[in-house]
Amino acid sequence: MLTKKELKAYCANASENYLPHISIDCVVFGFHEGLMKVLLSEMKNEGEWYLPGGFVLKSEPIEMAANRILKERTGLDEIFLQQFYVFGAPERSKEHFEMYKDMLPPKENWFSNRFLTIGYYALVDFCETNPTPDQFSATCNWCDLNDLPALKLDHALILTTALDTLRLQLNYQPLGYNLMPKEFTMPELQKLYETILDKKLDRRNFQRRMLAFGILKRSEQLRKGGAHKAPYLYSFDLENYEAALKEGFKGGW
Amino acid sequence: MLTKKELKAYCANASENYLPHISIDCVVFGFHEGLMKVLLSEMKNEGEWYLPGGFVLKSEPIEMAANRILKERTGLDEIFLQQFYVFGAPERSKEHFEMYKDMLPPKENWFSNRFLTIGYYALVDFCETNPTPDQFSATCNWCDLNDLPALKLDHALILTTALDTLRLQLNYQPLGYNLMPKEFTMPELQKLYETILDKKLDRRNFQRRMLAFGILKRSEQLRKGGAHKAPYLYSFDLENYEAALKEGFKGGW
DNA sequence: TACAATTGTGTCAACAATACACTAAGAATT
DNA sequence: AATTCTTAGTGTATTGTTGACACAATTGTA
Repeated sequence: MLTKKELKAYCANASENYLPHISIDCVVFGFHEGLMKVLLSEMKNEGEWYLPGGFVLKSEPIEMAANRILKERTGLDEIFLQQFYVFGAPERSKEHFEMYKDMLPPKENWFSNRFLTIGYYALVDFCETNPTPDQFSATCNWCDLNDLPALKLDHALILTTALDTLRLQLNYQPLGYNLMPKEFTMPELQKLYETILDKKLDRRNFQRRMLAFGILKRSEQLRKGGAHKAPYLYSFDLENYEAALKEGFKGGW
Repeated sequence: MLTKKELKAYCANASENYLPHISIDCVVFGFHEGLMKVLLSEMKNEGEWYLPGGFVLKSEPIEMAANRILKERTGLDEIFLQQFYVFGAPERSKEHFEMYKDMLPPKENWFSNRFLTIGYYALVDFCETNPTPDQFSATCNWCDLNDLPALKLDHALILTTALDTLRLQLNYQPLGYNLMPKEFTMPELQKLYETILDKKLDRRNFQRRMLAFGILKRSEQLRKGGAHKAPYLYSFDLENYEAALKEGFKGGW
């Protein structure tokens, strides 16, 4: 929690520079050791978890605002980012205001306003990410998607909606370029799909279908060092991948 | 175009009641005589066409705002409405402001603000709709989707994005309940799909697939009076239809 | 009564998805 | 070095779905 002085400075600055009533919240997905991860901030008040978010500068495109916010939280540029929904219930941000309402009168208090929040989801390479807390947070950390803390405000809804959108997306678009490292094996990619869909897929059928999409290039190298037969390394054929992103696939999983 | 007095009153009222910086624009689709239609408003300045839109009351859910706006423009309640994107380029509403900038100083001028607009698309029964212009418009009318006038601001982009979303939706959700009258023939429904997708479909395969979805009920009655063999009348099985909306279909067209 | 237009229904071939089996390679164990 | 365990690579038979197409039935019109 901020001190009164900090809060006052923050609110003055916010009112000066940001569009009122509008916020951005980001659901940042990563994938590591077979688990889906989401980036969460824990407030300085212990036990309060939020999605990373922020506000839109008065003459900044919203897409750029989302990128800026994510750059601050992850250190990454050129993130795969997708707007997916606006959450606009009138009381959705009230709980947040309650926290600060005794410290500043509503008129000066940025958080006394109603906020519509624009939801973006991001797909990032877990290993490249450098999670960094903001001014309000004690920590910014990866959490397992299937072992999440309770989230404040409507952030659980935002997260669920993002996940639903991601799963739907899987049915007509390629996915993985932004979540996987440069090179990966077919079983690793399969694990990603299985994790997102939360179900087992057949190894052989997965491979056949994935290759049929024509978005993978097989390296002649193998991943050595594993305890068993060395699998081939693959990478995405970026040209075909981009084309497939635009065109879309046919069937679903 | 409004008089200075009217504008002043409008702006005072808007600032008092609406959330600043946020607007809603609606793409209302209808289907009539084999053609897709879109509802457009022509401003009192001749030749200026816009999508119907409006603003969000200070403590109104955004969904409710969209419904309210559409009720005013169409007379319809309980419309199928879907949020699809937020358009947030900083200069997107500048052109609109230019029109009024000489009549009121920026400080009092509601339209001098930057607006993010939340895009909704609606599917309505053409014959049930009663298009009604707003205060700024001379007319509110159906236009053929393939014979549109030039639209102001970024409304052409908004319309295109809505159409793309609609086409995508067709791949994993049932569609038609909101666009067709209660009873219709299979060829009529096919025409709707062909019009949205802008391509011919095979009559026999369309019927097979449509029936396989299990969302149609065939009436024992026929549509008499046509010049040829009388086709069966169908209606949607609302229970299965709703279920399919939630569940989603498999393949695409 | 023949004809044109349109609807209802059926079939076959091509393709895609599913289930499943076998072989190969690396590492640890005997 | 042979055996075994585990995981990876490839193939095939079966089933289901989609696309192309043909024919019979109904209605108004020439």
